[in-house]
Amino acid sequence: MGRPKQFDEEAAVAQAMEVFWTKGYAGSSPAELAEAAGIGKGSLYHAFGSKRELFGRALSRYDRAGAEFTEEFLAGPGTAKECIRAYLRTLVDADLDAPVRRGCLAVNTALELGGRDPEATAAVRRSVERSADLLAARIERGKLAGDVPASVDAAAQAHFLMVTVAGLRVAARTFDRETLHAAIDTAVAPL
Amino acid sequence: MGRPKQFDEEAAVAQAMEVFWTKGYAGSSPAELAEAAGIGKGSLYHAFGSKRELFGRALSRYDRAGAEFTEEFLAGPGTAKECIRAYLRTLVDADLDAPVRRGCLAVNTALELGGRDPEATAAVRRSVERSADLLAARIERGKLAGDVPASVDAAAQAHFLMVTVAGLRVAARTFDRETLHAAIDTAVAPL
DNA sequence: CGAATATTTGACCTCCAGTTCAAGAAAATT
DNA sequence: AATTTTCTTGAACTGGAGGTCAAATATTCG
Repeated sequence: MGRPKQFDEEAAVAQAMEVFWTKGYAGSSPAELAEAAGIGKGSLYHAFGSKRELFGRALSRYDRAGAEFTEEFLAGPGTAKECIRAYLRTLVDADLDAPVRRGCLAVNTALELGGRDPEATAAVRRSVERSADLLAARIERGKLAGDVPASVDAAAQAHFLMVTVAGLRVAARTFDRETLHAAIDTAVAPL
Repeated sequence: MGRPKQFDEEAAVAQAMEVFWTKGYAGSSPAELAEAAGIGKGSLYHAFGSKRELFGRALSRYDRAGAEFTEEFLAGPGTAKECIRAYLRTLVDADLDAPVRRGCLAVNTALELGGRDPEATAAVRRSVERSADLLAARIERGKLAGDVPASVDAAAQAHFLMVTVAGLRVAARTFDRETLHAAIDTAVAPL
């Protein structure tokens, strides 16, 4: 009973995610977040409690969507090297082609909140670990298929690639496509 | 003539640099900056014009100090691989051992201001390019000395390493030493 | 219908960021 | 010593962030 919600909570989180992604946590004001969601500030606080909680929801949503994307992409055709190279290029190209250079919400969060906000730090860590697992599994499959040298340590390589991803998404703020693509090729060379 | 300055401008910039480094650009208030420098807010604005200009000075100082450090370090003994591996470990260990996880001012700036602030973006880019040149030179020396395979493209490898450095400094916010050291070993393996 | 419950909203509050300023203080100049 | 110049400072200003609230609105239940 009571008055029914006039807006879709998940849609509001999705809009908030876009704002946080583009402007950062501190850089996003409640007023902006409410406007992006198409609701009043009061409704926003009523529904989510605080800016920080809303951010938690947004980050979680980002994480889920990212993991889904990674999973689908790595299930694609080609050798492990081809597949992972294409994956990295897709990420970098998306950054470069976006109207605003916003990078990756998880990386941005690691830098803005990492160390200061335990919950955010843990969330980012979980997110990265999950992606690393997916990459490691793909590399392992490559080893079984014979297109990846047996000498490669899948888990170590996966963690290394996650570090590379973070670096690429930072570099995408300041560098050109050519340099970034070359860096990707160097990174996947051992596979 | 006129009343002489009661404080060392460079020392004030150095203090400001520490604050910006630790708290980010947006996160550093004029009050904090002035207090760290041991002067009144008025003096700060009198001497530096604006928060943004002070930040420019701080970033420039950071850049100079970093380049100096890199130069000295890469002049050290050992093969190129040993030398660069030690360099990366030193950076990561410094991050991990610091009382607060503040990473690298240049990387932080790339993420906070990259794309939005053209001057800051250009400054970061120049800074990275300079370090990449130093690394490339070291690799080239390694090739001459015979400890780096002739097949290695020094410039490409150097840019790749700079991407890795950025990634490591992001990862240092959330990951443990062991993982990071392993990632470094993987990164320098081709050398 | 009237009560009870839940949502929506903009006005409102407090606090602090970023900056300016007027007044005072310390030197050089005459 | 009076003047000029430069530096120093905290008070004061403006604007906006983050959050709360009372009143208005929409629905279900008795």
